[in-house]
Amino acid sequence: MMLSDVMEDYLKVIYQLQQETDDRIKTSEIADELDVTSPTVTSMLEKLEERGLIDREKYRGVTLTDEGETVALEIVRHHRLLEAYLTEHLDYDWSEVHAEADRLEHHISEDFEARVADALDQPEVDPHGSPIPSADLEPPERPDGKSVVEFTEGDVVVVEEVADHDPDILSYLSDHGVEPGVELDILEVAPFGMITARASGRDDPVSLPEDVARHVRVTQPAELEQ
Amino acid sequence: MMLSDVMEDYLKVIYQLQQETDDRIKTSEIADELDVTSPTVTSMLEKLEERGLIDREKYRGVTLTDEGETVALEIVRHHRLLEAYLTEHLDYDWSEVHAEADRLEHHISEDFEARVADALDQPEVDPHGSPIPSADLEPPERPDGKSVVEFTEGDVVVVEEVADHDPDILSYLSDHGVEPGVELDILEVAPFGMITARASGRDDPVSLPEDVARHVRVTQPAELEQ
DNA sequence: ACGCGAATTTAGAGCGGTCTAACCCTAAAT
DNA sequence: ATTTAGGGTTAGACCGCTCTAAATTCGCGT
Repeated sequence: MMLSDVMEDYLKVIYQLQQETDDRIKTSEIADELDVTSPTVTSMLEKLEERGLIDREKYRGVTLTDEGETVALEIVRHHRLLEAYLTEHLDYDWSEVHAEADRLEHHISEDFEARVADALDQPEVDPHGSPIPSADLEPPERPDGKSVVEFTEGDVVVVEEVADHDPDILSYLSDHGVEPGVELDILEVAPFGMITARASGRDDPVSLPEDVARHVRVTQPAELEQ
Repeated sequence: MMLSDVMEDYLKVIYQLQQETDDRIKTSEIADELDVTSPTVTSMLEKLEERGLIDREKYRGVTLTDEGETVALEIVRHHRLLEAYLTEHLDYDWSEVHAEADRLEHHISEDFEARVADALDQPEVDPHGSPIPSADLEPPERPDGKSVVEFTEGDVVVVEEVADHDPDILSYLSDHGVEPGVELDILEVAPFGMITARASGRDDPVSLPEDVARHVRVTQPAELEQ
């Protein structure tokens, strides 16, 4: 199946939106994500439907077919492998890799993908803690943990994933010790959703506005579960 | 200046054709190289002329302006740095890197370019022996040496560059020891241009059809010059 | 100087991806 | 059951890049 870069982008964002909602994905959500207008999305969705990559119910949004999901997983695998490679071997900071990976993800061969995976020893997560789809492109399990917004004052959690793409936010977070693997003491949850926490081994607290916090996935250490 | 990938490709091939001919570059030469029809080339040349990237005389071919040459050098730099990086750090064979570099050359950032160059310690040639344009994109000197087709039986030469892109030809050549840096004894020049030679330290001779040989640039070791 | 063959350009069309403007459907509120 | 606000879709246009077919120009050979 010969797909354009643009089609691949649509499938990727549909996949990623599907990871956070369970609902069918709406035209306008895709339009927002890709920075195009809704008529543009509608016409692309028609093409993707024709090719059997999505199921579409007019006016009600779309879901990926298995085939569409496989394509999306391929792109996501490319993206996350690239992110891992860039931080590991080209000295990029985790806050910078997203844009570069976005540029490259559509343009690497299967061979390149395999060599990068080898160089990294078949990694399972990228620098943000996001799981890298396996080479067989089987849909991965839903990862452990929940968004940090579901916890409250006094909870102690471990950061698993920071699923944000904005380099400014990411470098702010890493400046304050918020990275995958770090333990977080939740100090306060403000009424408007902002979470204040302290990373282990740190003096300075860090505050996460709600929309940032929503993308921070954490687990609770076993011995502290309620 | 925001150029499309396609425009960059045109500038790159004009540059490369210009390296081998001194003449103005003809529509049909570009068409051959890019595998498109001549009307397609004509219309693209009009656009490149409008943007001041080429000088065009209708029916007489084009040359790059300084600005066009700078763009071309940027792309060539990307391409050759990528080729070097792929062989050096991702275990590619020199015969395989061309296609991958072609895929990626338009899609890397200045930052990526700089990091790759750092990782390779500012290399000056790619795995085929082709000079890598420097970061300032000044037009490089014409490299030493001449095509091996200009030599005859009994000459001893050193391979400087194998400017071919076909993986089959390249791996045939490296199987027979023909690689940059290798010394070659020219055994025979057939009337139809085929050159038979032996790489130093080898028993098996190797024959290069004329169109292959034309792309093998060599120098004569100083002590043997005539 | 002329004509002819080869190459180039012009003319016009098509496809992919995008847009704006206009219209239509859905779902929620009354 | 009706209305209505908000989003979705249709219609029609445009741009970039490509093509084929037709017209033009070049330059060589006589």
